[in-house]
Amino acid sequence: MELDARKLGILKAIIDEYIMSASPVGSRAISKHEGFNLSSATIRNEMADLEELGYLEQPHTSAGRVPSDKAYRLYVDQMMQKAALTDEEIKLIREHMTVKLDEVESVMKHTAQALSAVTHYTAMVMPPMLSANRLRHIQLVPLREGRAIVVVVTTAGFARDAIIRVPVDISSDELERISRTLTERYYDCRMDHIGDLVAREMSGELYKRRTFLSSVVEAIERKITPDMPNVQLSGATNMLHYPEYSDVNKAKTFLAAVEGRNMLYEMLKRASKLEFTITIGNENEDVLFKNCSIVTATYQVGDEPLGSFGIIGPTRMNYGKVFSVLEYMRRSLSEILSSELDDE
Amino acid sequence: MELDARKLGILKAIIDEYIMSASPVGSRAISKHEGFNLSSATIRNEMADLEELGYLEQPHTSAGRVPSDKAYRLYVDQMMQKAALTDEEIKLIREHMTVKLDEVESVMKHTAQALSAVTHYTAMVMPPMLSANRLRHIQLVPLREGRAIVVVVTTAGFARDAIIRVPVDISSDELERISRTLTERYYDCRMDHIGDLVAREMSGELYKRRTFLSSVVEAIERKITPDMPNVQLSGATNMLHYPEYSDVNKAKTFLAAVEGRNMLYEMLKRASKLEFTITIGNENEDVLFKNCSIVTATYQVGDEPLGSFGIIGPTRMNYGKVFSVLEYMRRSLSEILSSELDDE
DNA sequence: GTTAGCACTCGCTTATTTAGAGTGCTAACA
DNA sequence: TGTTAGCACTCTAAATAAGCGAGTGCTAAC
Repeated sequence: MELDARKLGILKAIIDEYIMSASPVGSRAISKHEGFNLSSATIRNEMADLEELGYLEQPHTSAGRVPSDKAYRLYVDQMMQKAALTDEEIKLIREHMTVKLDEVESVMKHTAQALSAVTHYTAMVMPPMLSANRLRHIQLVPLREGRAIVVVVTTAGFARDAIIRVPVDISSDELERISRTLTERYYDCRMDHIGDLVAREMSGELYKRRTFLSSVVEAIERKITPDMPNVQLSGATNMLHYPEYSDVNKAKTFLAAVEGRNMLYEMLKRASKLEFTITIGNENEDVLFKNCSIVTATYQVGDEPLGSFGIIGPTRMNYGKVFSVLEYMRRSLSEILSSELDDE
Repeated sequence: MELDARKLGILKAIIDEYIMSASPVGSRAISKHEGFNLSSATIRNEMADLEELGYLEQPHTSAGRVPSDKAYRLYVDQMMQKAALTDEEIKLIREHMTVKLDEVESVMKHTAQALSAVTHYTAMVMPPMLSANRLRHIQLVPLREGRAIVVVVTTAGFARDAIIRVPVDISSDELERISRTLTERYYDCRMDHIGDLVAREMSGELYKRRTFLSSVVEAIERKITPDMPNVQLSGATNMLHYPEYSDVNKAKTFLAAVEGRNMLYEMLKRASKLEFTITIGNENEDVLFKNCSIVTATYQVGDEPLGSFGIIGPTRMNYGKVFSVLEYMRRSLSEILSSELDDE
């Protein structure tokens, strides 16, 4: 059986209604809905059809209908209207984002806060991945006795550093020369390939200092390049407002799942291959998120996608609004990162 | 009326029992308690006295008694027995703490995780405060065009850096000279005083570069010295296991209070003046923690207290165990920081 | 194809009952 | 004077029952 226009309309009305109210939608409510001039009996027939087709479910005989994951999928793909942000919402986001944002971590944190404040769901933001970035500059700087700092700047403008040991017989001039050689040779290499390359191509002056170099490489590989799974989370407790989590045990399970952030990090990392993703209920691999929907977006500096961020909420989520918010934040975050980093 | 030995004993028994069971303790339970050879009627009389003195409370007429904050205070001050860590507990902590801990932030995080895992309460750890540290080394290093990195090392061994703009007419030699002058002149100054001092004493070569210097100082004041209110939190959801939080609303309030970590940061900062603190129920300034107890300890490198960490739990907390755990972690954390930092 | 009508289902709320734990008080006892 | 047995009383929490009301599916008429 095909979904004709009327069935689609009814389904959309049911989903919209359920997203608002969180309680099963009855035929009467829909028949009164503006636009339809149908009696509740007719609606009931249509609803029975929709249930048979797998778009609706009935918690129990004498209750209304609840949309299935399949219905949400259809909704998101075909029927959802993006809900433009209201002035208040934009103002709210601005309030969060216009504080001094001089560190990347602070940007991530405020982004998460803005997202959760404006959507009332749980927000997560992963920090920029350096691994896909390319090298712009390496600098080795002597510090106190036997120690140096290695500073690496990437094409997206991120600087990171690590402190390493240095053999006492290396002069600061030599460090300077080594820095220059490394920078020249590996300019524009992907950060996560530098280790291999250096190991393979060591020659000339570099070869003499291979022990030292390998510790530089190790520092780059272990402390500078690694993407940190430090997902910024905000508004986890927002979920407790929703009837879906009025049971303490459900709340506990959700919060525990979210607290172990590694899983979120993995999700965001996977999601950062696509500009946007929407994953609904059972589409989530993780059992703990089978009643949740997760919407993500990526941010970037220039063309380079750097990471992603998103929203977790009940499957009964205001997809239209969430999507618009993510779209807005995606632009906003990319801009902030570009300008901030440039300015630093 | 004084608290004689018997009353003390009974009170202790009640508290111990209540900490275990979370439900009001009746006279019968205590009369059966080993050590007392008293009938429940006698205990009842004593309990009535204890209630009159403000050590016990009765949720309602036909329930047992519950210890008051005053009782816990007495318990903590005079009757509590430290509960030595079991082998399993030590093992559990070790498991958390023996992963690679090459960044301070990672140490904080794992400490929090270990604490919450072993106590089953909510753990919080504040990062080291640099402000009370003293300067050991300042180094300005040219990077790409018009940018330099300023690296600061403190006596406790922490290194931090920030990227700043540099006038194009400053040579790397001059940067080196300025670094040396600054280091010599402000060696062993408190980090949070450097700004003022530099501003006041600018002379000689420094005076010529006062605009540049003020941007260095600004970077130190804004990006390097400021103690970041990044409290590491772990096990917030542990609280949901306790009957105190079986009501979703109470859970919500608690979790929301904890999620806004600034408050925790302020508490920890205040607490870092004392080696240990225990704050019980109403002793907490914040209304949201009136049914919680908070136990904190400081960690240090050398003699310098660097920050503190602690546990939040219901007032009905296993104080003896928590105290021992904090004592253990305090040593352990201080050691790790000393050796790690030295090694970096 | 649509709709009015009707019997039926079933979860939710409210009332009522019951069981049990614990108390305070009194009177007797050592 | 301190301790204890006994007993009536209180109050909660769990169990049971009753009634309401929203919603359904089906049938028959339009």
